[in-house]
Amino acid sequence: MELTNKIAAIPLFNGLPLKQHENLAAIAVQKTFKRGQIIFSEGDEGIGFYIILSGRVKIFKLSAEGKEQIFHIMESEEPFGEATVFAGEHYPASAQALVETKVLLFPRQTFVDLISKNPSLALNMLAFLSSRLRTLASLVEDLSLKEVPGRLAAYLLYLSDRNKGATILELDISKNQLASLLGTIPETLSRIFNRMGKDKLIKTTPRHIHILDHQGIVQLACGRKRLA
Amino acid sequence: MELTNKIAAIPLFNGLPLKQHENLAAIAVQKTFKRGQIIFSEGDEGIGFYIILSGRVKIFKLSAEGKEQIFHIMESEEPFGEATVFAGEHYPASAQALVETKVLLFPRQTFVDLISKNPSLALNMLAFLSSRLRTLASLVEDLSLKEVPGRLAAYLLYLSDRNKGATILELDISKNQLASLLGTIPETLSRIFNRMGKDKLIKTTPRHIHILDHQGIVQLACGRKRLA
DNA sequence: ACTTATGCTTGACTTAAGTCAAGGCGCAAC
DNA sequence: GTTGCGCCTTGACTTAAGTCAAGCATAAGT
Repeated sequence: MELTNKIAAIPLFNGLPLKQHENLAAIAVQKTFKRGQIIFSEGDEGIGFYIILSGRVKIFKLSAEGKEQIFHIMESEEPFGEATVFAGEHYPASAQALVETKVLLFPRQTFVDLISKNPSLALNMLAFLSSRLRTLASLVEDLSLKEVPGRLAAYLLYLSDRNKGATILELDISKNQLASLLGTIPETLSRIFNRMGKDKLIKTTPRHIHILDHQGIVQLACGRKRLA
Repeated sequence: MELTNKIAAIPLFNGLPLKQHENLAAIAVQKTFKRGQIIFSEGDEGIGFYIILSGRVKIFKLSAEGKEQIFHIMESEEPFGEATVFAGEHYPASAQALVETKVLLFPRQTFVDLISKNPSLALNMLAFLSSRLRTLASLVEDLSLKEVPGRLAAYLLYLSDRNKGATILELDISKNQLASLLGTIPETLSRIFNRMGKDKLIKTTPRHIHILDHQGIVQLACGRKRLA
């Protein structure tokens, strides 16, 4: 059946026996969210966790004054809302569909039952939570120990890596969103793009960023160099 | 045997059959670290994870210029270095004993073997990683969305909560360490203590902090109020 | 007791980044 | 088309927090 095949393709469920893929398909609930729709809000009761089938979702928190910090932007086959399954009653952050998005929802208790009978699923989940922990730790590091130019440089390197070391990068999120992801505001981000251009580290065209001095960007990201 | 009893008392191992406590005791390695000693450094190969038997450990990262961000300060029965067991080859941060500290080291592969045979251990570990994830998310929130006074206020509330709502708090870490934990520097922290005193929110004596206006501190922590 | 650290505070100054306000560009809708 | 609306940029200004430097107090070592 089609759903079972989709589930079999999800990295989190890698290496599970067919039988388990069928069990997962049996408890999963398909949902669709429109562009801009809130999937859950910080503080909502945690009903389960999600896996993206198609589309794009951002996980974020808002400050009292309305400033937004994006934690992750996730795409196909990535899970979110997972921490609430195993600890805590409420979602610690909000999730919003950035485009039309299809997800699978795995209800909390049924998923816990399943996992407690499947050590390899448990190990996959442990690996996933661990790598999520690393991502968050590096976000803390960036926010606390680097200035905005360093964070942007690190993000450009991440993009470049993700595209097999490409030197021409396409921004897949708006610069406003990127500012939120880097823990700053659009005005500051814009000025820093500008300065990086003047320093001949990058060249920006409307929708692309051309990396001119990869080594220089590495140094900026590690705090071994500053913009003029 | 004594070690088995100690292990049985560790929350992470709650609810496991006696047999498993014995298995854990069999693979655990006891180690002792002196005050100030580095347990592992960021980038070191991950040999396993630790549980504190006695003492105190800080988990931190350093910036290129030497600024420190403390992620956690951990005490008896708390695990650390756990993310590396399930994902990644190297420790993402450093660990240092703040006082003479005894730990148990669980070597990576043996622990993974054990966990893959024990769903309830796996679930305990999942719950622990999830709550660690929440802690980190709230650190990100604090760093990115709150100013230093708000972070300090949140920390004071955390201390007060931990002591059953006490209004007289004893600082169990130095103010320098507290500054690192809040993502700032001692000078700034000192000035903010000062301002909170002037606003009659707290009264500080050399080693204690007296909470005068709990409600005011809550508002400060939520960004609904600012210091004069 | 004297000296040396160490931790903490204070003051004067600098700076990164945020706020506020205005304007331009590009795209979609009417 | 042209109108309008996000998205992005720019300039002038403010501000939170960091840097540098000095001073003091407590605790520790000889």
